[in-house]
Amino acid sequence: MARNQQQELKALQDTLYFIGGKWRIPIINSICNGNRRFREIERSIPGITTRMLSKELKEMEQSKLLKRTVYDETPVLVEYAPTEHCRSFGKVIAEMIRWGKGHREVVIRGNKAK
Amino acid sequence: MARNQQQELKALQDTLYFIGGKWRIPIINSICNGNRRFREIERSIPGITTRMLSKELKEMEQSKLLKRTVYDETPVLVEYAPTEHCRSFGKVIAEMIRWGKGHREVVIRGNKAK
DNA sequence: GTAACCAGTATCATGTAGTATACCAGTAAT
DNA sequence: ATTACTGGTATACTACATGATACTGGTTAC
Repeated sequence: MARNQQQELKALQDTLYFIGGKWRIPIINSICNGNRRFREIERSIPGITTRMLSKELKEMEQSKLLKRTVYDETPVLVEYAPTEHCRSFGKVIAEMIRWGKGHREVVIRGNKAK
Repeated sequence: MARNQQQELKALQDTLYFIGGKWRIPIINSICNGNRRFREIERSIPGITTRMLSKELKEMEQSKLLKRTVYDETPVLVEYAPTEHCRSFGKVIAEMIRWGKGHREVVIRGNKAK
């Protein structure tokens, strides 16, 4: 029950760090829903500033979660696309949604179940 | 692809909020590994302060993730135990570990896979 | 020429999560 | 009586994530 527990905790913290910020999930959501361009993503996420979006997109590109492509048309066009790796995060998201729904019931209704 | 998306995002944010802090996961980990008493938990988590532990335990009790029991022996003994609800979080944790491991490979080794 | 779009960057302000440190009341052992 | 344990609280500080706001350089349209 220990040993590679160290390693698992590390992996866990990586994941937590990755989704740590306030905007990560909304951004992933937006891009996975088909938004591709900077202003488009920005408009799809109420409340986000260009500063935060810019910062997050940069980090996400470095983490290989997004692919940034510059098309040298005129005017220049920049496209952000999710990688497979990013899409693979879907399972984690699904589990979190599942748990979050249950959590809401437990906390709000009090615990009837054991 | 929308509709209850609002609701799902909310559930997701609940979960994120729940694991948001720096110490939540280590504390859950510690308690699920059998630690029960305040100082015991505290010693099992390097770097945590009594203040943070106290604060977190309080919140976690309110969220029905922990059961706090005071045994009026002498000296007084306080026990923290995980609820079923807390243990049910294990699946999320497992998914996060799984993803975190893959993430590490993708980021560190560069992306050979598509 | 000026207004409006694109994809951002730069600078400064603020709030809150977390840290550091000390302390309290009670019990027990030496 | 002093040291060390228990389960915590109180106060002060600090750093970092985020927010607000303005600006840049290029293109297109009127």
